[in-house]
Amino acid sequence: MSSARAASRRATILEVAHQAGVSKTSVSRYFSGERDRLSETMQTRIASAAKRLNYRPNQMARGLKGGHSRLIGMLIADILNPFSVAVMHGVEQACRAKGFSLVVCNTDNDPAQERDHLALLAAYRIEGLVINAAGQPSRELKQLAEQGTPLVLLDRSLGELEADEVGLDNARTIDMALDHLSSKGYGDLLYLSEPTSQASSRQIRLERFEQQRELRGLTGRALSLSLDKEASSLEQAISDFLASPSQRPKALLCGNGNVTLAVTRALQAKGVVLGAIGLMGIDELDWCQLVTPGITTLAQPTKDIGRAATEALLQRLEPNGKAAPPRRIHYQPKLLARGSTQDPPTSTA
Amino acid sequence: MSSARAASRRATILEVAHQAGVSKTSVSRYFSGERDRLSETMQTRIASAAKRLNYRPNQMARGLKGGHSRLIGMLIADILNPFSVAVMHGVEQACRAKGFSLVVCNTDNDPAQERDHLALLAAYRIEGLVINAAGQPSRELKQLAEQGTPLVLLDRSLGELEADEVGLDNARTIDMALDHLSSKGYGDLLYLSEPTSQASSRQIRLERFEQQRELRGLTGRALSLSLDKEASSLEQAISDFLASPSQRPKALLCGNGNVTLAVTRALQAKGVVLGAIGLMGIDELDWCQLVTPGITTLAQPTKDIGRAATEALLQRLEPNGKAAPPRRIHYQPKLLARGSTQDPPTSTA
DNA sequence: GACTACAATGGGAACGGTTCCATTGAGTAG
DNA sequence: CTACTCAATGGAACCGTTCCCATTGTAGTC
Repeated sequence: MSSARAASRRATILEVAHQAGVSKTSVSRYFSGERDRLSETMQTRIASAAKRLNYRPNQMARGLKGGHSRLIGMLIADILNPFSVAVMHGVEQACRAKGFSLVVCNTDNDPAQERDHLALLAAYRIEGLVINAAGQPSRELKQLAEQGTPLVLLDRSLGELEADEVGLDNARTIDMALDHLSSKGYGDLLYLSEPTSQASSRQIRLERFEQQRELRGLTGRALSLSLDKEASSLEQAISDFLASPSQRPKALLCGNGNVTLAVTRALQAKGVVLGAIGLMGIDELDWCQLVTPGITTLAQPTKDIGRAATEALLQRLEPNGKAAPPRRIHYQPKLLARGSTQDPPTSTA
Repeated sequence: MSSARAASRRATILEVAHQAGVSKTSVSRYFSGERDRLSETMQTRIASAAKRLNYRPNQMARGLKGGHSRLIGMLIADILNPFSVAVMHGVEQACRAKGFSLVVCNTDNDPAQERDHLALLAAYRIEGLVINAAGQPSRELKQLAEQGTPLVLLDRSLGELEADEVGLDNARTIDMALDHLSSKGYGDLLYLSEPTSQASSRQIRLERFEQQRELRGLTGRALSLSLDKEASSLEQAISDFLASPSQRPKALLCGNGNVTLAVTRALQAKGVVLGAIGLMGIDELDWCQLVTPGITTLAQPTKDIGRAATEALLQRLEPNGKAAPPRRIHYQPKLLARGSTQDPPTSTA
């Protein structure tokens, strides 16, 4: 009977200590990386008792006493976005390598969910937070920051809040896109973005596009719209663009992967052939090479970004880490030129 | 000075109690859903003190005493697989709706990582586990099960272990695929799967395919191979299939989304036009409608699966839940017929 | 041989909650 | 008026750790 009960519940440190005939302090030492302070005998006795009882230290109790939960939180605006998942993958691997666990929270771009999740993460006393959401910093987020929880922002900046930032070099990315499109002969451009209010990087890209487009003497415009609600307005925008008079080849530039998907769908629905119009996207996706004649993209180094974010975070957790000034890490995208920007209709002259 | 310190650390229940001039028992009651046992006065006093101190109960401490962490674990074999993410999304939403949080662990199909993650989840005393990995149940998993942690398996079964199962009706899925392909006139089929050793559902699909193919008098074969390491062997298999003599139209059937992606790439690399050969996949992906002429798929109801898994799990957590016999919930896929199975070359006779 | 230094170990007080049980006081039935 | 019930509240033990502070024993120093 007692063995049946024992099997149904995790053993405690006290039970192990008892089994091994030592004090719980010693068992605690054994499991907290202080094994070298214990004699050989003691180590083997504890090891065998622990194995026999199938003991694992209770992380809750540990966190309670020591004040560190070994938990990192991550806030993701849209988990269905492959880019976010790829970055998350990187973050998770890096965390695990350092002995931390990652709690992922998806907000579906909903501020209410974001607040809920933040409250939750706070309740678990996470030691750091990677953020890929948050248009406006919520009260919860500010509190978390005030309490000294290190923050890393992915591809956004949150003015007032002190936090490290990791992401793409957005200005350079737009420049690269324009360089590429110009060099291929496209001179009339439409930039399409998801709502800029939700992410500062979108804002930067859009502004940079407008500024550079003008500077380079290219025609066209930039547009920000919500994909969910305005599928028809996207089609309308594309139609207008295609119909607008211009003697230079037209191309569409998509601000992120979601836009690329929506635009590709819209073009297909319209029966527009890729190549008849140029198409280029920021964010590489599985299928960009598969849609004939291949969609040109600027790929983000997702794994690097994830790793860098985690490293920045964990450095803050080290003894003198908090003091350092905020880091800004910006990566260059990689151009993957494909057929969709290859042959502007009128450029063969 | 003291206020500065106060801001940098979370308030405790004792501080709130002190501020409000009540006992910590009352504060505890207030935050544990026993507000109706407190007088109006008390409630407002606690509320204001808590707000002033910005108090949130420490979930670690809660879990320690009460024994429930309010944490659900999820083991995912491959987080980069959109299907897994979609299901995870469903699981997470359902958890949150019931007041649980989800800790997601990605194993990258690596048994070692799986064991690590399981140890970790055990350390946090998760109350339930959703599993989308595990070819063979590891020792850690068995222990978790023995200790009474409810398990839900997604699309796999783990013989010896008692657990609920949620997933696709695999046999029916294969039948639907064969029905569709036959009805379109395809009579020579190649079924491609990822290694069946890693998931029982793959095993079932593959066996069912072979059995039904023969039963229906169709020619062809089924093949199981690893996508990572054997990209070339995939191409070889396809080449062989295409080269094999047959007077009936040929079609490829892909066992899951990863295979569909790899196969589509391989076909493109070979310069094979979709339509010259039939193509059909299990799992719907963003881009299946975009690759001309559109790839026919059998879509899984990912959201339903996620929700069902969570519900099964949480029911086990209820007072009498553990006793119920294991559930088996199987969903029907949805056929999305597209151009890739539309016009077998020789069927126009 | 007495004293110090140090390595090896154990005892017990936190950590921040929950929960059982006691206490108080007001209302109510006899 | 007394006894009893019940609602409202508080005291204190406990959950499973960590960690500070003894305590012991042994070796090294003069």
